[in-house]
Amino acid sequence: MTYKNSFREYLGKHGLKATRQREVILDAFLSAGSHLSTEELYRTIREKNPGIGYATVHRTLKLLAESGLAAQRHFGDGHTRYECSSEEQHHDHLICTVCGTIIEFENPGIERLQEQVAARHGFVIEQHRLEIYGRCAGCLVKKEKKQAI
Amino acid sequence: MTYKNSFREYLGKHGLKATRQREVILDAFLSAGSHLSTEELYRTIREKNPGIGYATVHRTLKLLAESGLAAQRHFGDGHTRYECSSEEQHHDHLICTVCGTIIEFENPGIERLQEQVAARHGFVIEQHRLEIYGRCAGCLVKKEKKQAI
DNA sequence: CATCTTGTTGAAAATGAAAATCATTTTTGT
DNA sequence: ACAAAAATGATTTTCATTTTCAACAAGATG
Ligand SMILES: [Mn+2]
Ligand SMILES: [Mn+2]
Ligand SMILES: [Zn+2]
Ligand SMILES: [Zn+2]
Repeated sequence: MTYKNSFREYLGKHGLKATRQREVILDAFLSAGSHLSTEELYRTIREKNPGIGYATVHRTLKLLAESGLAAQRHFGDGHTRYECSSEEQHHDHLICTVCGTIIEFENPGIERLQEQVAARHGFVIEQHRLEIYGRCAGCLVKKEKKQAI
Repeated sequence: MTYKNSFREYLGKHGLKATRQREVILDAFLSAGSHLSTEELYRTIREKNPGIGYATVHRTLKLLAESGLAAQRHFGDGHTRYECSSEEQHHDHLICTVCGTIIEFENPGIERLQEQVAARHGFVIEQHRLEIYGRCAGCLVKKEKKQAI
């Protein structure tokens, strides 16, 4: 509810209109898994709403990002991904290079050290991005099993 | 010298041929600034070697990355960038969102905390990437001057 | 050196995600 | 209901990157 109202508020304040499509896309975005690409969300939406076009999904996700309700992510496969950002705080990501699992984490120590590094170089931080790529626990187990055979 | 020999060695071991173009591109890559995009290096090379094509520059940079002599970077403008990687160790980047200046840094404390985070989630790290975006010292000074007027 | 095999080159075309276009439709204030 | 302004969706365009392919060059062999 709060999400929808926040979005409506943003739309109103910017002279944008509340449309059925935006509603549907927001709902789908909220109930779908996190870190979804435009393509993935579009496919999900198309199941129940074949009328909604790819361009509108693309534009609405961008709009959600601009409004602060969603955050864009770029994990290196050539797809922009989006996740909900209004309730959750800043976090960084552990990404499994085998199965694609994404784990979120926060580490105040790392954040603090980043501030120190920036200060040391006279930088003022606007944002940052830390991505750790590797093998998740599950994939490590599978690897062991394979070697055992 | 060492670079050229390393590259020749890599080529030889992989059944690839040492060509004039690859030599020229490696030289240009080594003497040009760091974090250059394919386009930027291509333009530089074209000044003295108009015959060398964009595709060849692209392929050679990819090859240098595969051989370990270069490292690819993605800083969010839609351009893949390359930097020399054989002599310098791992490092992360501070990137000025105003002037584009890139400062490299290493922080063992951050690296250590990353290992801890990964371990806590059962992850084994393969690689990571930390990019801090903000305003560099120079751009902050300029901003102050503007406000003073 | 001559010849052969195989990898390379460069121009052009293809690819694919993202963004723009535009005629038509929808929203919203009056 | 009406008019103005914005949104939609199919399609096209953009732009970095990658592939294609015929001509060419490198390196091995005799
Ligand atoms: Mn996340
Ligand atoms: Mn660097
Ligand atoms: Zn995994
Ligand atoms: Zn700067």
